[in-house]
Amino acid sequence: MSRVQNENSETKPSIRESNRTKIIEAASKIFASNGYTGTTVQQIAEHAELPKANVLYYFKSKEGIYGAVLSEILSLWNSCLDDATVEDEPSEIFTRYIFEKMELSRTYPDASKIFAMEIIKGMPYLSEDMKHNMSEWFESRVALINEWINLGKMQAVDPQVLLFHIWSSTQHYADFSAQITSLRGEAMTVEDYDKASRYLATSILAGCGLTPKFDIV
Amino acid sequence: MSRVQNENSETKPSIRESNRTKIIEAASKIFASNGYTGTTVQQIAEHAELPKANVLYYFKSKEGIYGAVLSEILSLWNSCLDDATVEDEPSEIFTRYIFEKMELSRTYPDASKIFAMEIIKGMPYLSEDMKHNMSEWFESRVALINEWINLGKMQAVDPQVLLFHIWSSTQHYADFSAQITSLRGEAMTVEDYDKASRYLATSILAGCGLTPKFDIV
DNA sequence: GTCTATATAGCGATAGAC
DNA sequence: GTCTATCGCTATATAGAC
Repeated sequence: MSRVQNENSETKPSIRESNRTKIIEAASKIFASNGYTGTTVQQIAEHAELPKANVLYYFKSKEGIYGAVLSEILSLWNSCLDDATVEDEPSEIFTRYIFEKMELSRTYPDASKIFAMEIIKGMPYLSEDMKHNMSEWFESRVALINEWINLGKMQAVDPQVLLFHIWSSTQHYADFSAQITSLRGEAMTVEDYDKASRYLATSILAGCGLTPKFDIV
Repeated sequence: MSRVQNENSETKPSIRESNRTKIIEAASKIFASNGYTGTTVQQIAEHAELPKANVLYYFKSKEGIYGAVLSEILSLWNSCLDDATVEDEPSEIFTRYIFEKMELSRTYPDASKIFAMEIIKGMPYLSEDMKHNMSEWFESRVALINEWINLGKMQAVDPQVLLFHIWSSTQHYADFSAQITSLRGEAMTVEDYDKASRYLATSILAGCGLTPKFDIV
């Protein structure tokens, strides 16, 4: 029976993978509250309950940790819009997409915050590869929306401006949660998120001459 | 003729006031790109064309500079919504407010970015005084919108959610300008801002059962 | 008021014993 | 693989000459 050397999955949540995960989770929380430069490797190590040297053993540099966190974040962002086709109904796709984005804001607020700060600062650490993927995705979705418009399935709105509208209004609930909680006097509940999602879907779809399909979400 | 000592205005754009302004402007630019901890006093001094020690002479500490920048930012944010009353037409007020917010995003993007990062990080440096003022303003505007609703001047939407919607969708053009430019392939022009403002006004007001009044902006 | 020179502290990263 | 000890650097802030 020959020994398989580089077996890279299955039966191996070994210490290596477990520690990597602990570091990424700890780092996400601290990067979100303190920003990149405001975060120290020491803080990450304490939250991950590991010595600082071990953290740098796994990732080699603080920038390496941050890069891993960023790519982890992008992997979260699959949505129903990715695979939508010209055959689909825009009212259904947009309704579902808005609810998905709101659910992401509610479930992974730190991911949204880290990404928001990265963009506000001018995307200094976002790899060319990640930018390229984002651009490709964006262009293809703009093209799809233009097809829907040409088919008369929705009003003629600028697809770019429409996508920015959806992103901004949904991500706001993650990124600005501190302000929202402060102004409301209490944190948003799941029900609050649902009401806000319904309102946003109604308003945004109205801007496209559409009516949301709440029965599918 | 007696000497007046603490004369604090008029005929005095002296070196003192001029240097203070130069420091605040330089600091705003650098805080916006680098964040609070990512900014060094040395960088601020270079952009302001002053020796580092002089910068610290005027403000005493980096945190002092940041505080001054924050309060400068809040002073920019007067709007037509501040003095709106129940007699006004919500369609006019909201249309104008959305255009004002977009104009602020276009004209003072750095101010928006600094404030956004401050909130994302959990408002660590925002004074209790500033928070209090924001809350007072928010509550009174929520009350006003509720009055409009009770008078049948607009549909019954949650006023808090409506205000978050306006803020998020307009501030996005300042805060995420790097992503917007990257995805579009070119920066937003004044005309692009105007088109986006019209679209946002149409969509957001539609969500309230209103039609924008473009002739007044 | 202005600027040079420096005190003090904390950072990321590494070397080397275990 | 793990951890202690430490290097080299850069930051904020100040002391004191001009």
